[in-house]
Amino acid sequence: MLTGDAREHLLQHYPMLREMPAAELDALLAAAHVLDIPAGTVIFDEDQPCQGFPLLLSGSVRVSKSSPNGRELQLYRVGPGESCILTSSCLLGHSPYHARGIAERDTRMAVLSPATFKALIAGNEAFRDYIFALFSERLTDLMQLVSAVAFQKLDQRLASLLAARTSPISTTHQALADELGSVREIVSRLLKNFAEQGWIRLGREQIEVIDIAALQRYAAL
Amino acid sequence: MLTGDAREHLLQHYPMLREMPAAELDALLAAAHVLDIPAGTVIFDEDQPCQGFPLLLSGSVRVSKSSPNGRELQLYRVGPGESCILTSSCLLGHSPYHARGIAERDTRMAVLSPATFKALIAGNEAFRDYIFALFSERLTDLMQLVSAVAFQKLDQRLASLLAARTSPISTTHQALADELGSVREIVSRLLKNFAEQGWIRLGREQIEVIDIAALQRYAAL
DNA sequence: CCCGCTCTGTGACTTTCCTCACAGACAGCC
DNA sequence: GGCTGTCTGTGAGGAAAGTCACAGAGCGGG
Repeated sequence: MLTGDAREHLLQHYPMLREMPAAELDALLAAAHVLDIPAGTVIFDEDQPCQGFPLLLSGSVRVSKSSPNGRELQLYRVGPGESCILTSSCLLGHSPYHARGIAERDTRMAVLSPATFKALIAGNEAFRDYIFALFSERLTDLMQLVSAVAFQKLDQRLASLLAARTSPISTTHQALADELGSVREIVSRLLKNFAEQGWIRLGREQIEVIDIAALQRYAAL
Repeated sequence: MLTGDAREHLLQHYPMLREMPAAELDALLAAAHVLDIPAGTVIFDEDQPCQGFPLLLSGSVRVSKSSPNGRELQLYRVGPGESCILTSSCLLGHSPYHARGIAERDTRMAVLSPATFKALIAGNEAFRDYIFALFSERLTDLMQLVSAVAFQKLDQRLASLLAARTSPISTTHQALADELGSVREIVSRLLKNFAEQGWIRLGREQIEVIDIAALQRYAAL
């Protein structure tokens, strides 16, 4: 059951729901429930079936693949206003998960039953378009990712990652490595190179971007 | 306008269309048109907008990314009965293509206007489910691909590729390299290794798989 | 039958990335 | 202040993959 704040957040992040008849919206809200998930929780993992459609209200979720030898690679991130499309994929494609989802920060989501979700998709054109657009975006992201992993050097990918964040980036080298699918040592070395070029300044759990343009130029090489 | 053979093929590969009222189906068929595409044709390319939804009737399409230095990597293949989901993605996500599509063999497809497609999605539950399932499958495939490219050695990927085809595989080493995102020399060397292990036998434009089990075992290592 | 084309085999070398191993740096906490 | 745990820097060594260069093999067309 969704009420008060949660209800407001939902309508704010998923404005297309406002277009529904009030009675239907109420029914939907009554059927949904809210989950509060502390940072670091593993929300789902490989080969698990899934049971509902999450609509993110706040926080963010990291979706990643991990290799047998302990390396990890981030596939994408899900923010508020973005239903985790992978879950939709599981339910619609009738297959279990093929990746892991971890709450990066404290996260709140509304969970719809498969039936409710299907009804929404069928009856609400705006919502349906929205979901399709999300699917489409993820597909595009993944294609870009495949191409980056296959064809780009690690330093270029790192550069573009750094350039894409807001400047005092506070993270560990290990976390960056996990995002890129590499290992800590390499990331450390590459960062040192960038620092020697004068593109960034390094500190403990902190990276300050000094010359974004140079990073972008190098990434696009 | 779709008639005769093409109509039969369409209904055969997309059986969910049979469930529509006859009048609607006729309207749909009248609005659609058929494209015959000779093998080797580039059907779409990066950064091109797209105008219609193709439903494959026969043949097959290779969807791939290519790198600035001329290497290539196959993302997936589309067969009869599989609308090219990337195109849907383009139209639904309102973005241009991000990959290249080439007809592997002579290919025939029915093309629907965006409006017709949207109407189908809205009005036909079975068709909608089908499209979602396709999206879902592609998403899963791509996630697997990312993980393979990032974490698996090339010889393992090659082994699983060989194991997945029916035995007298007729192709060139270059084509295999393009599928894997690598280069010809490497593929040649790896194939030679496999041949020395007694897993395959090599001939000009021909690879005979002798020990599938061994290949699969090696791929799964 | 020979010419020219594509396809294949192969050696030598380079680059990129990973692995292992450890040492120093910094923060927080008793 | 000393201890502990996490984070970072770095060197040595190796494996995988890509690059370059070229030779031979097979096939089809004139």
